[in-house]
Amino acid sequence: VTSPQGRFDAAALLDGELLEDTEAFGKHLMYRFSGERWVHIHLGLFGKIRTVHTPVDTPRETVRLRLSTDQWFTDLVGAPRCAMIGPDERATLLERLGPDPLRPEADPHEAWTRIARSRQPVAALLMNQQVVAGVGNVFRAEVLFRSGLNPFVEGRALPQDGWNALWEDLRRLMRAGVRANRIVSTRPEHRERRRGRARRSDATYVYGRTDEPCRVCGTLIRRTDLMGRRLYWCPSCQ
DNA sequence: GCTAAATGTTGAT
DNA sequence: TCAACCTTTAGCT
Repeated sequence: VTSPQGRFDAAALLDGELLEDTEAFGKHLMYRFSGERWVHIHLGLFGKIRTVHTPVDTPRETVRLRLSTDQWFTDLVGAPRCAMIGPDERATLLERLGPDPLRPEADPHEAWTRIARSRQPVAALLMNQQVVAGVGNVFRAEVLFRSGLNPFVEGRALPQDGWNALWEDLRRLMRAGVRANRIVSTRPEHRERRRGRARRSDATYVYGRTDEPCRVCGTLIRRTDLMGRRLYWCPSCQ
């Protein structure tokens, strides 16, 4: 365990210790080391983890954390959070997170109790990590489109079966994302194809498609700012 | 070579 | 509601 950039203080403490497990809760990633010690990582907007097989290269100056063995090394760059924590800090962190659709034990009803009494728009609730953990701007936009939901509907106006369907689709989309290592929201019949090759821009229905025609109805996709984040939607389908 | 933008969160106002 | 923060890259000149 090293910190070429020098800003991960605990590197010396963990160097040579056993890495026992890795975990993810929503967007929070953890390396568990022996002795109830975790490295807590949040990638924020532009953090990246790159794992490479040896031969080891010289790390860039910006590498906050490097883990290396004889066979491989992995570099963390650009993350706003990378710190060693103990069981108490970890527990506090997890208490503040809503259910994560990727975790088998997650209970969507926990989210529902908050949604059902909120006057916030469902688009804002989906991005709130205390309500649902792991959903970001792309999944929010796409899952709302796929459910045909207006993003501005208040949480308390959302029917419970509507929420359950949304949750199931989130699980499906997020699991597919893990499998493919990228987000693909469009169903095959809605992907434009050129010479049989899928294009990168085929992956979403609404995210990043401002003023482009909706893949389903042709209406121009709209974009607005909601609580400091860009929100995309089809005013006709949703 | 410069600037803006990007799948996010926090803390101050 | 807004700025600050972390870094890289695309799109300009």
